Amino acid sequence: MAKPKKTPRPKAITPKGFQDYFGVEVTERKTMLDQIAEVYHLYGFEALETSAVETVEALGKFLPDVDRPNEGVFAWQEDADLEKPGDWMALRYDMTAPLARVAAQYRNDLPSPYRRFAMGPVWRNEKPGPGRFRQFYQCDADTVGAPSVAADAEICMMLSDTLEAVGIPRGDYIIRVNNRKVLNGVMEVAGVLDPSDPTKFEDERGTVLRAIDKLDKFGDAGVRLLLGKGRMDDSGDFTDGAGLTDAQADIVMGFMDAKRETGAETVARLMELVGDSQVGAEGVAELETIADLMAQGGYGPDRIVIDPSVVRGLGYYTGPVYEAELTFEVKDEKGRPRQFGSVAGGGRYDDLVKRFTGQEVPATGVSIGVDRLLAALRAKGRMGDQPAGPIVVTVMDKARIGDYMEMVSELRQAGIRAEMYLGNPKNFGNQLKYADKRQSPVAIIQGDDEHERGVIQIKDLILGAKLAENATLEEWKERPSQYEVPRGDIIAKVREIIEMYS
RNA sequence: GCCGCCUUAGCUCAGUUGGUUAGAGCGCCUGAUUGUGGAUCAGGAGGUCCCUGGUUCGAGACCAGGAGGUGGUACCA
Repeated sequence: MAKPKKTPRPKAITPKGFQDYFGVEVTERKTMLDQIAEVYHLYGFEALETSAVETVEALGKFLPDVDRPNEGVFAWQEDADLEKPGDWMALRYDMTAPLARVAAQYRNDLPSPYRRFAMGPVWRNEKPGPGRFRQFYQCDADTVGAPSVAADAEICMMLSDTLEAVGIPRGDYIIRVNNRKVLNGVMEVAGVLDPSDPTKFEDERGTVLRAIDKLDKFGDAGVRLLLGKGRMDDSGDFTDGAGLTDAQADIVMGFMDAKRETGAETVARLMELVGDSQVGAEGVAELETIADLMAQGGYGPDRIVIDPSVVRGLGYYTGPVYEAELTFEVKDEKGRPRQFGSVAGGGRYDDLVKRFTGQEVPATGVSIGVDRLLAALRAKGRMGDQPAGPIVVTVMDKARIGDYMEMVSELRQAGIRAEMYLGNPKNFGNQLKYADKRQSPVAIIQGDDEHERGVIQIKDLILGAKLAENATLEEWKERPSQYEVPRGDIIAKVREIIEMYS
């Protein structure tokens, strides 16, 4: 007899970089999304939901000039095997590119400026890390077609309101604002930006940008190394620097150090630093306007500050940039302090829609990293309490399932979450173990003799667990946490116990 | 991508200079108790020692390559 061939069993695992969300994780996130949406809506933004998939062409940046444009995105080609292969498609990697597409596609019908918010998952095909996944939620609000920095100021204020709305008290976060034009002005002074030939020194500027972005990680000395020759990290890996001279590095470092007590003083200091640079002066003026608007709106430096060390990685930002950071300290499982870093960021990007229409369309917007925010709130202990499970009506007598279902219905109609035990009722102990695992506050028991006497047993599982910690076997068996009540009192007694714990 | 560390039961881990049948705690299952969660006691199930090759009389251990994980770093629209 031939042995049946062993087909290897499929492995039940979550794909790397992805996550499964259970119970509270889902409901907590939904609650947070609702809170954010409410603020966005209040500020006059309209909801927009676009497709999760875009053509690679519309997403831009990763054009199919290689076999698979899978660098960073999940992409595939329609009908790749056929003679006439179709378009390249990809899962969206952020909400901004789809917005640019929508703004271009519907530009004749949409109001201008167009203000919309969007929330949902985005996907990135990158190496996952701790707290970094390949699918995560973003929550964006953008104003398209508004050149005024009032639009930027408004977004910052809204970001502040939003963070407070989701439960981060004032003082536990700070929103820092800077302006790319100021940075460009400083780089002009430092001699790494030539206004007459913007492509010159492009690589160096990129390196400078990234170096500044790492100030909080490596400190002054580390950034200086990155501005100069380069930096060797702990593992012995060497990162090339921007190759600036000491004098040039001094100018850049001075810029990051330009933060003063008040916004006005910072602005004044920046004005000195940008010297004759025209774009620099423009940026400083914009920052000044933003600072004024904040002050007038009542958003003081306890919420929003001008901070020249904020640069926001690289990319398409052309004017004001902003970033929200949580300032409270959080310890990880091993008790080490953990940095949450920025939970939201954004800025002005004036060139994105231009890709589609050829017309300059100024836009500015913010993106909140919902998963990070949730993680922070959980770590802070403001979330993540296991909520109570349903009341479990146990099954003593299989023939009387109808009676048990009736109890369940009554409880449900009274607005109390309840269910009948649906597993194998043979072993009664297992029914209570199940109730335990479900975090049920109460179990209901009715066997034959209770039925005849018209009563039920109501077991307070929370009290029972507490008593069990110190009880002897005898005490435990006396069941002090169990009450016999008339069948008709089921709702009243259950409600009494639940309310005792809420 | 680059550098370091790690990989033994469901989980956390031990395993001596390379030596018989690879262990512990926790968890899980069964029973003490067919109408009661915890604790206790008794018993039980559970292993490709990450994979491939090499050295050796003999490898969980040593060597080489690979995979996976993890930490740092780089990139990040």
